[in-house]
Amino acid sequence: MISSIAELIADRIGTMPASERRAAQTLIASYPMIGLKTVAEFSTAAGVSSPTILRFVARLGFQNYPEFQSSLQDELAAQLQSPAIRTLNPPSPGGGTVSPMLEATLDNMRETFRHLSDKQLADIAARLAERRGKTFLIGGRFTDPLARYMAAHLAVIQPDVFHLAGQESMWRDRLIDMGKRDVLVIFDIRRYQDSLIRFAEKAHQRGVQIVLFTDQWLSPIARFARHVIAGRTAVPSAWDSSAALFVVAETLIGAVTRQLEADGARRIREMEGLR
Amino acid sequence: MISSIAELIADRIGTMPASERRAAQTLIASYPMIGLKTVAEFSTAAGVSSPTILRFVARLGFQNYPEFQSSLQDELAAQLQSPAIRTLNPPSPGGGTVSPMLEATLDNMRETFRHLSDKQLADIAARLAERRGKTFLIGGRFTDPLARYMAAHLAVIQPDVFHLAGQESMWRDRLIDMGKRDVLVIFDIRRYQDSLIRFAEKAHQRGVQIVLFTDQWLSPIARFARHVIAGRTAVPSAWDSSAALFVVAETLIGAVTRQLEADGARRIREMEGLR
DNA sequence: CAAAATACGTAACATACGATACAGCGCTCC
DNA sequence: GGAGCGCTGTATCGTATGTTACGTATTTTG
Repeated sequence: MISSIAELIADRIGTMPASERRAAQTLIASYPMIGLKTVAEFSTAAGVSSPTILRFVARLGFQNYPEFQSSLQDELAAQLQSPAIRTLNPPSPGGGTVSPMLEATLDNMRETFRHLSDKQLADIAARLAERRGKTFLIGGRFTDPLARYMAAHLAVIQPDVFHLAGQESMWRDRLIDMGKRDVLVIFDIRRYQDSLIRFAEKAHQRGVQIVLFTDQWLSPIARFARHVIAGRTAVPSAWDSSAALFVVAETLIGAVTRQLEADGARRIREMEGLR
Repeated sequence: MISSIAELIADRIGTMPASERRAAQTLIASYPMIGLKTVAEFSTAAGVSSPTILRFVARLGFQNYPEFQSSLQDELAAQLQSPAIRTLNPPSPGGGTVSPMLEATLDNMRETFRHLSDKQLADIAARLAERRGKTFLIGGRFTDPLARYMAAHLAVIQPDVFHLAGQESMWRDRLIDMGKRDVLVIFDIRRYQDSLIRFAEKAHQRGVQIVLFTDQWLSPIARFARHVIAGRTAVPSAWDSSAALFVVAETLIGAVTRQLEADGARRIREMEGLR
């Protein structure tokens, strides 16, 4: 079974003429970067002419050069998505149903945070910590509990935190209270809910700053969002996983708390007296 | 010090107009693959026009699109050379707030699952999947969202799943409906809530099977519980983390779903028709 | 050793790609 | 409420890129 272009080349390099073999070796030497550049660059790097490069990729079975490049990119994307860490954690012994789930979840988290800079999180935390306006939280069918979780924590450390629950008509009425000083935190992963999108759009029109928690395919709400957090959700299960987003939420909760502590908010000191 | 394009984007995304921000978010979401494709593909993926993409890369400081792509490729090449250091986000320098939190959370999960056998999870899943009785879920002040999350999923794949919300007096009344064929899933971590403990005790007296999600110091409810899941909750934050319990919950949801599928439950087949 | 077949590069070609000019629109600030 | 500015998309343009045709060089084969 040949699953990568590198293997394909290794398989057929024996049957190639000299110049094409040079091309193959050049590609393998700095795999796969040269293949992503132009034919001209590839050809000069290999010291052959451009038609030779094209004949080379044709021999590998590709219709044209762009198709070859797409294939390389797909391979690269797949490689980047499955972190090397997988090899560090010994594969589960019993082949049970548990480990794959855990492994995938851990990977998702690492990936999610890899795409999330400290600065981004700090910005969002700062926005949530500055108490000029109100904070609203809402989620979709399965993600609303995450909104509740976050709301439950934020409400302890600052005033004017509201979780939008119940029927769509309920929250729509709350739009009246929202303005450009306010923040709306939305959780929305596939399949994206129309009602949430509509709501986000209206809030956006009112100038509300939207912080969106979504999956890597980005809810349409990203269009209106000031900040977007794209979490990985794929796991070997019938359901998508919200675990990565959950951890981001917890991280944000912690950051906001620390921020408010640093600001010396009286409320925090009072709260600590209660702990 | 900015060393990657991803950081550069995170740094400047705040100063960008809306459409360019969409471009930035799209790129970050599937970093860096989209950036290696053509302007046209990038623009349609982001839902903006191609000039916007070009303005976006210009704002990042690149003279033209090819230069931007080369830069991405160089970055990618550097990453591929040292797979171990594949850090998109370098460890935060200034005693960052993110990495320790993530690391601790990941550790918590590993630890939690290390103390959790496949058999234990399988038993619980089997108990939840056998639909002889009803399933009730409830949680504490901060963990109730986890109960909701689990309830939202289980309710899709089987009947008679109830999340107990609202005031204490509300659920107490539901005790009447509970019997020895029923299951009660409780989430309770420090500080353990008296109301929950009382409720668990009464349910236990009625013969209800209790599945307890708690922390490693075990809620007093463990005394009445048929199954206890002890998750690690310590993180470098002012709050405890429920992330490990969340992942266990998701794992269980997946296991129950699989179980029901294996049982050939009609409901599951019908559900899949809707997906 | 001759003749044919294959390999390879040069040069011309067509297309698709990135770049630019411009107009419409919404927003902000007097 | 009006003027100005900035943002964004449409349409157009030049060009770099992949592609192809063809002629020369090299190897292979009878």
